[in-house]
Amino acid sequence: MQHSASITYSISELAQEFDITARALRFYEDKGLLTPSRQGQTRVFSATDRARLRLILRGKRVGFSLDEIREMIDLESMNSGNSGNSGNSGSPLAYQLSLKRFQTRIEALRQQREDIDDAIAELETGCAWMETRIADLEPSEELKSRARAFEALARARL
Amino acid sequence: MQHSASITYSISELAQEFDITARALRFYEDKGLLTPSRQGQTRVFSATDRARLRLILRGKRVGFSLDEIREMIDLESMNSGNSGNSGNSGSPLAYQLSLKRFQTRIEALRQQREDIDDAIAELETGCAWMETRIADLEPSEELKSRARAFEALARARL
DNA sequence: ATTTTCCTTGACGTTAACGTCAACGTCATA
DNA sequence: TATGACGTTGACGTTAACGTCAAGGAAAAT
Repeated sequence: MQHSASITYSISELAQEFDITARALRFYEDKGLLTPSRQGQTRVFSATDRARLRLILRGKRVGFSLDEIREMIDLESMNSGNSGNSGNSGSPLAYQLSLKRFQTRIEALRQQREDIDDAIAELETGCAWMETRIADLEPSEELKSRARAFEALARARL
Repeated sequence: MQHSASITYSISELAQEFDITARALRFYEDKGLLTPSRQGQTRVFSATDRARLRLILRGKRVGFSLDEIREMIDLESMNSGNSGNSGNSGSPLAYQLSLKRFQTRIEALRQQREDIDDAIAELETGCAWMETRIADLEPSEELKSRARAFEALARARL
């Protein structure tokens, strides 16, 4: 159904685009976060692999561990996956387990949002204070440029 | 100026309150994040130590490393510190360095906020999906409670 | 007096998430 | 043909942030 000429990426292409190393990509594959196809021995990443990588990196930025990210990805792929059974556990107990974990993580994320707002506020007051310190202690850029202009003039007079 | 009977905390009190281990507190001291006073050999934590610990844990939750947190704390203490000089570097170059770092961190935090919102959204759809799965696969709680009621009735008949 | 309980300082172990290096294949190009 | 550029798989190294003993001091309860 999919015409054969889809966009693909080499490992270093993806690495460069997302500013990570090839080692990291191989590591994510080892951990089951990515499953690129092979052409011979060489990895070939598809557009969906790329999208998944996006998810991974976003997950990392918000503090998820790779194991947690894998769990999320697994459920995502089951979600949008085929309608039938694909050999997974599928037990409602497992769902309830994951559900609990997800819900607590959502709570943690809300808390984290507040913490981030607080941290931003603190860092901003810190920045403001440092700016006043710099302005107090340092001969201002204006003075410096005047000094340079004066030097130039003096050299010209010689 | 401070009346001598201030509130103090033992290491395990603080550990219990913030749900961390005493080892972590000692570790933070080793790293220069906390500087509790001593009574003999035993650590005695003040209210300001407690507040600082709050800052540390909040910093950790938003993804700061302990080194970064120490940098922030150092500047905070210089900020609200004494008016004179306290043997610190105080060079404007150092300030500009830290200022840059703080500003980039603020940018990262804003990005992080967006990422968190996205992650919350995704996790919520994940939860919703799992809830439908559970509802589909599991005999509902309503059925369960009806079964319990029936059992109770049956026992009463005996 | 002795047993708990809480504290201390080392010192080594652990986990996550890669970094780094070695040794090797393979293709395009000079 | 040989010389890079890019890819592969191990295997070991590294850093952060503690965990986990071991060995012992001091105070409080039995």
